[in-house]
Amino acid sequence: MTTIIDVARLAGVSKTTVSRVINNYPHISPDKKNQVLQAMEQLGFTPNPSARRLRGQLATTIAVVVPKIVNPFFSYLVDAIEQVGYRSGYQTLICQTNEDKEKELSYLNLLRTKQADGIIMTSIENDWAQIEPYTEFGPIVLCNEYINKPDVPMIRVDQYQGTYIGVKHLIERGHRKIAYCTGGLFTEFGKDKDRNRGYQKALEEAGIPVNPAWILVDKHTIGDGKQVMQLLMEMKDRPTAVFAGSDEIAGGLMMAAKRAGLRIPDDLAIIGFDDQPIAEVLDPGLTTIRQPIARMGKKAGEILLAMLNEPSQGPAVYELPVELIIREST
Amino acid sequence: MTTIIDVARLAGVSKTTVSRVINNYPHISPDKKNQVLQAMEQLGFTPNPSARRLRGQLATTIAVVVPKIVNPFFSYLVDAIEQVGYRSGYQTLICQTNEDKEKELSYLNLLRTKQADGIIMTSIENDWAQIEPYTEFGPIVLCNEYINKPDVPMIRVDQYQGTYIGVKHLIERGHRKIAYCTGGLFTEFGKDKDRNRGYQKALEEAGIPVNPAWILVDKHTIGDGKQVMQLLMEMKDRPTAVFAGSDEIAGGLMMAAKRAGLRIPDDLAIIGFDDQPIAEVLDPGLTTIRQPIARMGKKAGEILLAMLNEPSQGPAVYELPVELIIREST
DNA sequence: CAATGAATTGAAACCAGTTTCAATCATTTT
DNA sequence: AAAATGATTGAAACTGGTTTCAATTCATTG
Repeated sequence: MTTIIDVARLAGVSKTTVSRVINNYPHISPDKKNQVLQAMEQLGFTPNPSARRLRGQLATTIAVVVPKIVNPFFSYLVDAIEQVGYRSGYQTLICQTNEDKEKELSYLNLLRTKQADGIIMTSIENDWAQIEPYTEFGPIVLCNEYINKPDVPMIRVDQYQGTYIGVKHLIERGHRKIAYCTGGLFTEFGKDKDRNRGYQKALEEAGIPVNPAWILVDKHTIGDGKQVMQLLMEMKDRPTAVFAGSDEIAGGLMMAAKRAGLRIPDDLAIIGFDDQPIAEVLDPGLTTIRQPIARMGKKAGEILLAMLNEPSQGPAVYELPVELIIREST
Repeated sequence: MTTIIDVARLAGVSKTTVSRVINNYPHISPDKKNQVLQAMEQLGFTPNPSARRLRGQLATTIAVVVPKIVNPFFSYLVDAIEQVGYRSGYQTLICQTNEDKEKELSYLNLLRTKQADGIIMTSIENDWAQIEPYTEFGPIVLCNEYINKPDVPMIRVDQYQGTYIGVKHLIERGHRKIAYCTGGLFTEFGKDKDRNRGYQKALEEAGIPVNPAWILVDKHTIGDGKQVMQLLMEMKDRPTAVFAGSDEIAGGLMMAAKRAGLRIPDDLAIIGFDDQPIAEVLDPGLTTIRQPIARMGKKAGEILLAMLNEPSQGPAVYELPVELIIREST
């Protein structure tokens, strides 16, 4: 390992001067600056980040908390964040919680130990009260998941609007028996609550009563979608349309429905959420609510970097628009 | 920030002793050990990893190099690696190259600067000659991608066998005009070369000449699959089957084929590679070559951890089996 | 020409840990 | 009882950088 001292020796200056060159401080004579630069070049010197970090100087790592990286929604989000970070010289640390509260907290500790300079949370397992104390150690930005606190920086889409226009679209297609299955359990606030509100509101406006049997929560994967279809088939009073909380669930639903001999959209209309690549290759093409995933990730990254560079930055809430993409499944 | 000195003060010992407790050194009286543990507990103390790392003690980060995290194959691989790492207290750093040589090298520098203790590469952009020097700074394990060097630890599947059994399956179904499209350009060695060999060998055994017009390289995404279908449709002499290098490409192919009015598998048989979730929801279900992705990632993680803990560990090459999954697209 | 102030530089302290080395104390061995 | 051995402990040095502080040099001003 070549160190700053090797460089100093070769350049014939003190290590202080070398440090000044590294950090682009003013008031160094062009002469010495060149000697140092040459010496660094010659030795292939890279400052040791641990040492810089220890003295509180370096910031190079952002952590992204996701529930499951194999969920394409989150991998696209991470993709966007990583790209913003990389351009500014930041490394991206993947933190996969698997929806485990303890694992989430262990990742928040990265802030305290300065292993991460800031964190973007795309999901929240613990109560905000548990998480809030960690903001003392570095900025935390929410992206996708959100809570009811105006002083927390957030990038969100209007989930209420998303389900509302989706369900309304189904109603306009003539459906009155609309099932609803989505990821999160009903929480007091946040994403899942808002989605639920959008669903209820659309039904209410059309004078349709809510049937609790048609509301299925804690569904995430293609496998879950297949299971839900199984459930629906066994019902005496079967819905004619399903609003799915993700394109994966919708894919599983569609697959199982076709296996059961249902025609889509005639016997069963299906609408998804996210507009992931899979939505397009399903047959029939999946009508879905498009989330601007790349823009969300980009914005979240930019906000976090801004907070790191300018700690006085006030928290801001950004809301990005959703869009109904109509294909052939409705 | 509470430091080791705060703990030492509270426990009434020197920081040396605290350090010894942290690192589980022998020869500490149970008395003092308890005092220290209590003090650490009481202050909620976590050692600063930068400081430990600086002294060359701590190893906690492994980096995973992937071309694109949004490619499900790689996100599943990262998922498996992350889980192995987490269990042993390692953080996982995502390194997305976007197939950029420079970006890849910049990530290898993580080793040199001790920001990562070891690296798992799932793709290789640069020549191994460029990469090899970095092994001086820490272990590098190849997973998925491979090269022709026995002294580099690798986890691979038999790509030759994969394409061979896939193409052979098509031949057994009566096809003699078999197109082939895959990701990588043809390299001297490695994955793509072997796949190509498997394709050629299967054709050769059946006495079928290779038609270069039906070999398409540098294809990765659903979009690429759609484009390839376009190309195939325009051909005078059209293949009756396509071997696709990934399930995504296959999905794009299938979608475009159905749009063009082709029946699958009657007018066109399609076989994919990987056996990702998408393979199952496609209609008809996609016949594909299953790679044991989770096992590959797990093994790669284990090998890397073993090398970190026992640097004398000799390099090893592990080969995992592929499997033909027959669904309805062939 | 003396006084002032800014530019340039390096010695030493500092960050938060680990490791070396030597001192102390208790046990065994001779 | 003296000597040898081993366990326990802390002071100080060390990791590789950054930052503070003071000294020196140089140009500018009154």
